[in-house]
Amino acid sequence: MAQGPTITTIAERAGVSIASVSRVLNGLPTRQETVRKVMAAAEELGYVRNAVARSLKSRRTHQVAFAMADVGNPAYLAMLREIQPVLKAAGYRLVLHSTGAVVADEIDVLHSLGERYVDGMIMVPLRVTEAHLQMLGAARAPVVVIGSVPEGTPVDNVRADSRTGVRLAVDHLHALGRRRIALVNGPTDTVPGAARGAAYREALAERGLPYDEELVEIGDFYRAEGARAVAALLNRVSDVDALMCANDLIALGALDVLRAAGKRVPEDVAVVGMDDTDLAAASWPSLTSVSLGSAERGRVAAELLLDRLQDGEHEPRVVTVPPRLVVRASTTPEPPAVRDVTQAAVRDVTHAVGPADTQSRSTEGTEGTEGGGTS
Amino acid sequence: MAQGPTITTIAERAGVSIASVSRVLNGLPTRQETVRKVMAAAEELGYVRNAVARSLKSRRTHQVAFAMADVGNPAYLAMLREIQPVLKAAGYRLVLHSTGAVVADEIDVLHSLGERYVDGMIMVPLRVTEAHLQMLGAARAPVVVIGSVPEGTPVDNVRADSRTGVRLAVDHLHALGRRRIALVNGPTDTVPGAARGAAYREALAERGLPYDEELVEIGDFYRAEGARAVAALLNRVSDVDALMCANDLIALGALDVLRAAGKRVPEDVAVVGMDDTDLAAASWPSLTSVSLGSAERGRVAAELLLDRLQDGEHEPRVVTVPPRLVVRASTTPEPPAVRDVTQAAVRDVTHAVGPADTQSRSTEGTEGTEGGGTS
DNA sequence: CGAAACACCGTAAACGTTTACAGACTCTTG
DNA sequence: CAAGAGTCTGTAAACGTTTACGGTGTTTCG
Repeated sequence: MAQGPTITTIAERAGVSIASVSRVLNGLPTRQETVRKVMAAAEELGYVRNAVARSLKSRRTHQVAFAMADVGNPAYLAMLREIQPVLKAAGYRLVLHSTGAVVADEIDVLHSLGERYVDGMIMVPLRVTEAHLQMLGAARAPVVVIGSVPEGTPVDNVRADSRTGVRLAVDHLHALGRRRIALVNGPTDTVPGAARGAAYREALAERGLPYDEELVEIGDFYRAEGARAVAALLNRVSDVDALMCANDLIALGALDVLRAAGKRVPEDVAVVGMDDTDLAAASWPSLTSVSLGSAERGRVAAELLLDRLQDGEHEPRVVTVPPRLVVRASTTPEPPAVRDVTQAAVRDVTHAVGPADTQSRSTEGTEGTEGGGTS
Repeated sequence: MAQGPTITTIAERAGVSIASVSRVLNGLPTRQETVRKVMAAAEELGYVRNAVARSLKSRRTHQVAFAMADVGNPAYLAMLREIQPVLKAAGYRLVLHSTGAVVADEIDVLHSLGERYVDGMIMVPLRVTEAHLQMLGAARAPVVVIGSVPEGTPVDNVRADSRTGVRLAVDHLHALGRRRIALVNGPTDTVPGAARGAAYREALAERGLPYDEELVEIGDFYRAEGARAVAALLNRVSDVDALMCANDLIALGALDVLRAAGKRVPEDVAVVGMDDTDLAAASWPSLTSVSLGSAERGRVAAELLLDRLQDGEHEPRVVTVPPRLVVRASTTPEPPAVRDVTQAAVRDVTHAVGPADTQSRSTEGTEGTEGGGTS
């Protein structure tokens, strides 16, 4: 409460100048006797450096911002979980911006960089508009963008590869003998929706499967919407043997409907989700899912930013993180028999989980996308 | 990049003093002509206020810290999701501290309040030690603690009520006719573990059920551990008809084992989880779970802190958030028949879900506990 | 013994704001 | 027209640091 002690207070108490106090506190060469006096005074007074004054003078805040649409989104959360420790280890605090679905808010956040309350920023834009590019060009501090940004944009860039991701899934299903592979997508006017739709067509073509419009259903990236979409799909075509879902929630909705319709998963219909969220491991049957490497993208972004903060003037870097297919029960049949219940139970827990009261820290992967589009 | 413009730059450009510039920018009464000139200059130069200098002078950072053990933990995440918008609406930025399982780090974070880089802090301590209480007493900025703190501690305090929570669950199971209700707990040397163990005994007593040591199994708060514990339990006693699990992950492990053992849920064994995480709605069967109101505790904490930041000198407040039982399929039989698949599929999606690529923002409830104990 | 070299320390300026105070100007009024 | 009131603006100090610079005192060496 009481006005905390400053270096002036210490200087008086120790009978030295504020310059000496500062030098001692910063470990600059000083006579032993002075060091002792200053340390003693600081100790007694319970002195703590004022970060604000320090930042003003040094032009370094030791803070970094992470801006995304919604902390509740597992993809962003996965990034955050990786970003946080990297920054912390480097002595940076993390300022969180959850902008919501409003694109204008992202521009605001970029603009606020001018306030210089952070040394740099990691941003996951919902969409990359003209305004974004303009602000990125004029940004007053280094920015790392997670999600693709056009060549030549003067920022470090970490990308996912949903194209390859979808291909991994389709190849997997194809290898399992599935030939009527449907796509349950989200809105195609979102970045991930569009990318996944296109990738699906390509992947089919590569495998020599025909593209059948009947097999594509558009819903939204929610469980209930996914369920509706799958119900509609099943009413229309009866011989579907695999569902490629554009995210895990849609896939959960698909499982709901398939179960209700009496179809066995994966025997009758195989299901693949996308983003490899915690939900994928929790569902029954557990969900095969494509990880677009959110966690790793977060880590890489943090590292790129730290590099940039140290060095500053190298060329912008672009890193693409490869996707990964995590195979679980929704595409491969259960192991024949169950010997030991304990063993069986633990079987498909692919994720390590953390401290009390809940799970935490899945070591790798989850959702991922360039953007996040909201209808 | 280039050294951004300051009020001095503007003053020169507009031909006025820096005091006038400051006045204009802060909307203090000024001649119209001056306002025009300053605004024009600011506009042309793309001026943005320097938050650091501003904070130094005004002694307000407009930043608030949220400190907890692990962002990946759904309980903390639920809090964060509520805290963030409340603070944002009030014009505060959010600084995130994920301390990890190390108690000493929490003390460090409290100590760092002295650096004055935030105006206040919301903390969810893992445990409340003597050191905590001491630091809280001497804190240089207002702190709101989520999790019980002794009477007389000079901070605002938001509490959960896991006792009542467990009672709700036991009453529910009892009402369903279950009489052999087992407890699958986490380590009893953690705050939640201890609280839940005690509450279980009490709740049984209230219902006139005997406390049977055979029915209590201790594991850890993870899925695999939960599975092991339940397997051990089933090997020991055969007539269990309900499992009260100390968190949702344990409950998921329980479902795994019960399925493998050929027991039907809920017909043979009913299962209740705790914390009401997103996983509860995602599992199959969906999981009845006790919400300790993490989301609401977060919101309340944020509001208490804002009050404190405005007013400052009122008495510490204590708020207890009531638990809530969210009933799903793991305790109540499925509805008899499925008419409309769509309908059926959407049936137990109790949580609203958010934008693209994943779920988000469950409107209410999730885990909760006073602490978080890690083994 | 005087000067040069050196170690240590204090004075003061700077970082970019906000704000108390007083000066300058305009306007009103007797 | 002089004086007083009122309006606007500029000067300067302050917030709590860091750091360039120069001063003092001690040591070293010719």
